[in-house]
Amino acid sequence: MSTATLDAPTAPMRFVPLRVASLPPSVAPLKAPCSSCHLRELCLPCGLTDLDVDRLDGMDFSRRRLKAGQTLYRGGDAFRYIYAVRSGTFKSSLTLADGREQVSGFHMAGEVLGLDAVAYARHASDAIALEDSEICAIPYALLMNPSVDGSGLQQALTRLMSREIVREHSLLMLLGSMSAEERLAAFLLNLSLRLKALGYSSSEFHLRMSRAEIGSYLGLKLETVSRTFSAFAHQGLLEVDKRHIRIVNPQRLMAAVETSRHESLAA
Amino acid sequence: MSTATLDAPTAPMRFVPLRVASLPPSVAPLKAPCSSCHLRELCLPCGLTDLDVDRLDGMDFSRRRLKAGQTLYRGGDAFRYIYAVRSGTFKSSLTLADGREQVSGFHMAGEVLGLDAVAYARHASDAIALEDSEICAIPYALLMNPSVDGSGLQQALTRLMSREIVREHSLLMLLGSMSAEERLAAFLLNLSLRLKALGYSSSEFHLRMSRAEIGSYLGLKLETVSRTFSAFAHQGLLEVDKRHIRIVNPQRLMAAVETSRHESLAA
DNA sequence: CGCTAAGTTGAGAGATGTCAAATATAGTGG
DNA sequence: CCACTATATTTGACATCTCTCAACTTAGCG
Repeated sequence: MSTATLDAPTAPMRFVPLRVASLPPSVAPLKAPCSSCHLRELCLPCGLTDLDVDRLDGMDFSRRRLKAGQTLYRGGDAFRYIYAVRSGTFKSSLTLADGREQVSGFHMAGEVLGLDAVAYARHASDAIALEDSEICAIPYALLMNPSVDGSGLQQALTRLMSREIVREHSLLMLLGSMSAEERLAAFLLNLSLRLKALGYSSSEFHLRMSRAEIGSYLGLKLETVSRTFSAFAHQGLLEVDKRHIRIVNPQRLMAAVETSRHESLAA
Repeated sequence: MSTATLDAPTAPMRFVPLRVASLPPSVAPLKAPCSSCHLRELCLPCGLTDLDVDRLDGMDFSRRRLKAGQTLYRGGDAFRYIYAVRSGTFKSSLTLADGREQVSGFHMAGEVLGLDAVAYARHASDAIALEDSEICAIPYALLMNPSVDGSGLQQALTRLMSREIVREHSLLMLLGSMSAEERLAAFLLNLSLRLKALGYSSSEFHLRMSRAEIGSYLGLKLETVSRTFSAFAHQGLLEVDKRHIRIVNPQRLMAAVETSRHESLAA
């Protein structure tokens, strides 16, 4: 119940991975040239030579639109594509046999999903759209094709994966040794930074995920997340109106990341 | 104090990454042909064609011995090598500015360290030997060399990295939503499995790490780890004598991984 | 206009952390 | 070889943080 309800409008309940044949929802094989994409500095093409970007262009990805709540892939699905988020937001999550869910990441425009599937040729997590979104589906076989050997593509992919490892490192740190306040502060600052990189306000934004999803990501219960939001609001660090967040005092929010357990009062 | 003391005999105290010029301790550039290594089925060569293994042999890695407590690399160190453990055990860990340490993995023979460094050309964690150990240092530049393009080497590396991501996934799950008993049970079963793969007993073994290190890895305090060991012993799941562990009832230890929070008694 | 889902808040429970003491073990120096 | 010191581990008593359960509010929707 508790986890399944997160799958919102369209996604069916399920605990056993479905073996869907291939691309499920609205398949729209539009051409999506990386060279002219506004995300090219952030996404997979980042750091590639023009030549390699041309090579990417030649691969002719299909785009796909997903509505809020729709599933991009599930743990256990056969691995064909890695996905680059063009717009919108996704969560990726792991599910234990007893139904407990752990959100392992939130993904915004320019970020790449599905790298955990390379190891065993099956997706190792679920990816679900948190709002109406659009992705590029990049056939992994094309990236690994002998014809692109010698290009920087495989190295770029390797770097992306390493970055993913580093990203998970900080999540480990967070889950392993930080208090609720530290976790939420770190989460908000990280969001803020990524939104800024996309050209949005870093101080005021709309959360795409529920308290329960934030809680799952941070290893907390939704009530604790809610209380911690309220605490930050009372301390004057944030203004919180449901999913609308304004960071009033970024300095002290940063201080909260490595402080809250030690000094109870500051202000 | 608490973290620095773990650095044991030889490693100096430090909180700021040292910029050591290059290979520090005992450098012994012996040839270490992968083709004849007893770990070739587990280590980097796993899944490679004979041809690719030959290519690896041609790279002529250096080996290095480290004594217990010695550092293989530190976060911030320039990235030159990835390391394959030949014998012994390592821990890798992250350190927060305030000194809090998070152990992010324990690594045994056949496992590869340092993949988190690819992203930014600097190591993102520390790696420290927990006992006298031996590693192969594989120059990353050689793996990425144009001359090996088209071989399966880069793909093997990509698979290794993806596997690392998947490994960290389960650690996230563990840290985010499991109880102390579930964490320790999962940890012991994982160790047991890996030791078995190396040809050792899966039911009786010697822990190479302290209670504090286990605790850091599992997001628990050392006292909690100790108490949980005792609890398992009283329940008849384990026999525990300091670092000597015997798994008496593997079935119930497995059951403990997804059970302990729900059913308090089972006997 | 009720209904459902999301969020907030309170009260109390429970798990893990903190502090402290006792024991054991290993390494060190005399 | 032994005393001495530092480190590791275990255990108890207590504190505290987060969870659990529950009520209430609000917003969106049929």
